[in-house]
Amino acid sequence: MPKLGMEPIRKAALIKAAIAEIGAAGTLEVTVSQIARRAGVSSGLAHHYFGSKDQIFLAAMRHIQTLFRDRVRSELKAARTPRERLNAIIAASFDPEEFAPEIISSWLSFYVQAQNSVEAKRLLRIYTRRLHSNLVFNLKPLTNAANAELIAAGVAALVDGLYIRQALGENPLDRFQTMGLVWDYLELKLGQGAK
Amino acid sequence: MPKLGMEPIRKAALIKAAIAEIGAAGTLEVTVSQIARRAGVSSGLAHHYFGSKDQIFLAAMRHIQTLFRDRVRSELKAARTPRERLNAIIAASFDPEEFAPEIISSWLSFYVQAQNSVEAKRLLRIYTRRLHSNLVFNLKPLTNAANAELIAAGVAALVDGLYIRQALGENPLDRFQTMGLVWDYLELKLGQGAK
Amino acid sequence: MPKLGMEPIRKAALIKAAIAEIGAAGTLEVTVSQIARRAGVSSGLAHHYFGSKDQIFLAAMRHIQTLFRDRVRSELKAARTPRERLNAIIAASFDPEEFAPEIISSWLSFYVQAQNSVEAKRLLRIYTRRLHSNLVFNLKPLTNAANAELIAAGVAALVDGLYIRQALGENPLDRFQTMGLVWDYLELKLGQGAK
Amino acid sequence: MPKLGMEPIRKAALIKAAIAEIGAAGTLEVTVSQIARRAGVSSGLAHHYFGSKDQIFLAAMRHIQTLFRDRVRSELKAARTPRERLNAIIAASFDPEEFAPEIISSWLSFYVQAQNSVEAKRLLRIYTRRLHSNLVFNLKPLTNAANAELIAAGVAALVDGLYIRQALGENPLDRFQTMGLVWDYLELKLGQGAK
DNA sequence: CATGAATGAGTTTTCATTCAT
DNA sequence: TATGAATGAAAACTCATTCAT
Repeated sequence: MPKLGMEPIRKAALIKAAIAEIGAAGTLEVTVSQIARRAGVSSGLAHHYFGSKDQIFLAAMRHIQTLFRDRVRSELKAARTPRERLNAIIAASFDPEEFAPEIISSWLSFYVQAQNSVEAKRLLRIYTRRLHSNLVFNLKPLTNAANAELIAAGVAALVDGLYIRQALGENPLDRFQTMGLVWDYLELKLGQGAK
Repeated sequence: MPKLGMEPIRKAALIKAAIAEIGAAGTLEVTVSQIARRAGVSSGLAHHYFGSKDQIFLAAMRHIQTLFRDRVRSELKAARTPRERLNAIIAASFDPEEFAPEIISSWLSFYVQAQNSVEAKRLLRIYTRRLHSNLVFNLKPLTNAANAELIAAGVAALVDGLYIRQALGENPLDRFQTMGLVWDYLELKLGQGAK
Repeated sequence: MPKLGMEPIRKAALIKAAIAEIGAAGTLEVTVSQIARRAGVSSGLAHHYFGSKDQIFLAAMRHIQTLFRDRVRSELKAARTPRERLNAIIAASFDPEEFAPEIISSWLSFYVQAQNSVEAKRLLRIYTRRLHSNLVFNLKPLTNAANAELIAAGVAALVDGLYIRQALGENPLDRFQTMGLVWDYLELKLGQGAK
Repeated sequence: MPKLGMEPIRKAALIKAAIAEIGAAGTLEVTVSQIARRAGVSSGLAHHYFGSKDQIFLAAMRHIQTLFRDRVRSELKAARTPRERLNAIIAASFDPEEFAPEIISSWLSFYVQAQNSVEAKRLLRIYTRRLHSNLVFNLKPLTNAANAELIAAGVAALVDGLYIRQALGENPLDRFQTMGLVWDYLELKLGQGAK
């Protein structure tokens, strides 16, 4: 049992536990004690390392976004054309680990959190902006600028909507069909207004 | 000043106040006292009429769904063809009163609530099912059955996704553009797989 | 058991209990629960009526100052000359109820509190300013202005110092001797620089 | 880098840090961690050397009293007559280092502490007794015994009162005027009842 | 000697809920 | 019908203290 350098280990465990608890509860209404217990530490330690419950949530949010960003990057590695890159971005959203119930639930909860916390709103905005510009950048070679903006908005909304449905257990489609729905939208829109 | 027959009046006021509070907070984390205060009554009375906080939320949820259902019905009155009816359903979702910040925020909050409360989940399911069958029913004359299901799923997801973006203040489109995005999706899909 | 208009009754009881607890402990390190228990109510109620622990303390401080001010006024009623008024002010400080252990202890605690709380500092300043101007006002007819300021400062310091000694149980003098010490100082100073 | 003989160094650093923290906070409500951090060590070490928080406070109190005692001794060196010695004792109280905000604040805090801790009370009593007998001893050659007791009580109260005013930032006098106030009191009393 | 990890008890605070009137 | 009084359980947060290394 090492006694030094525990901080990053504990922090990681607490963040993971927070996501798991939030995912399981489907809400941010989880207690620090629950999170700490799941992480195998006392609630005092959670406060010791994070300072407050909000900070735990923000760290979890950052973590989830980092996971997503890394996934996007990894998917983008093999992509060569704009179309491939667009598909890669969408694929990242529906990767099994990303589309897992607890992660989806967490995303949704953080969306709600963003309405109350300035920092959460900031984080979420960074994410939405990055996603948007990423989409637009790869759409522009394939259609005109105005259209690129619209398609990006449509894709993003579609993904969010499908996430919600999934979180609610109201998505009749499986993972591939879900992903297919978005790809199909993209194809249709690009087919329509192609350069 | 008759004291009889106050129940429906008080209940309505409390429901309205609950939606307003939830909408303003962007969360279900509002207190019964806040709701009661906004309704101009004591918190005791809120419990007297509803029994518990959860019941207030469920009543508010039912109310919002009723408002939406009525709006759909009203929009459908003038519609004669399946296409008109589909457009009417979408139009109902983006009616100014439906697309108002507090209503959108409430919808989102209730989506979250559905993850915890069986009754909330049941209510939400009724709504999603009705919307889905309504869409499918009007899509079937225009495309094949499998496609109708997919399009209905797409439209529903798109609407939900656009609601979220709107709730977050991250929707770059105005109300008409937002609605147009959905109509456009529908047109494209129907143009593609038309009977 | 009346159910209406309890607020002032409860507030008064809580303030009294707070002073008693602080006096008994000799510290502000008393818990809200202790105060509430002594007042015969739940800690929740204390917060309900005061909002926070700090507010309870501030209310207690205000109460103690009000008691003192009233006592000064009452003592001043019978005073006709400046000298009588000066004696009256001093007498108020050493009235048996004012010089009671719990009241003295509370004064001392609030002096400490003033170092942390802006509002407490403000309250204390009001009190010290009022006392000072009260003294100076009655000293001016008896000596020159500069001297009046000095004597007022001396009297105030002497009173505070004697309070501390009393709080610590280190005052070898009884109440009358204590009061006499201050009167004596006053007489000496006035005899010295009399107009 | 010898590890032996660290104890006195660490203890001294911790005591100094404790006084600084208490002085800055104006309260004993400082954490062991704060003190340790200011001393540049871990909170564990503070406990290692002192055993408990209370012991740290007591040590700090002793230190402050030792500083004062040394200062009195040093001032007394040059004093030849009782009157000079009395002036020297007073001068020690208002030496710039003794009259520094953090030291004054600490004194006041320890006065409060004495109401709770038996040991603190004992320490404080030793100090007050010594000061008292020191004053009385030098007063007796100049006045009668009973008067000497009274004057000693008056001087001590005056000094304490002026300290409080200073701690609260409510002392309108500068250091010399403050000291002058006490000297003046002494002169007056001695002039009055001189042998 | 020294650290930082870790705990758990204690405190403030919030709030749904109950109840006497 | 309606209120506001009152509670008590639960939650966040703090911190002295202990301990393995």
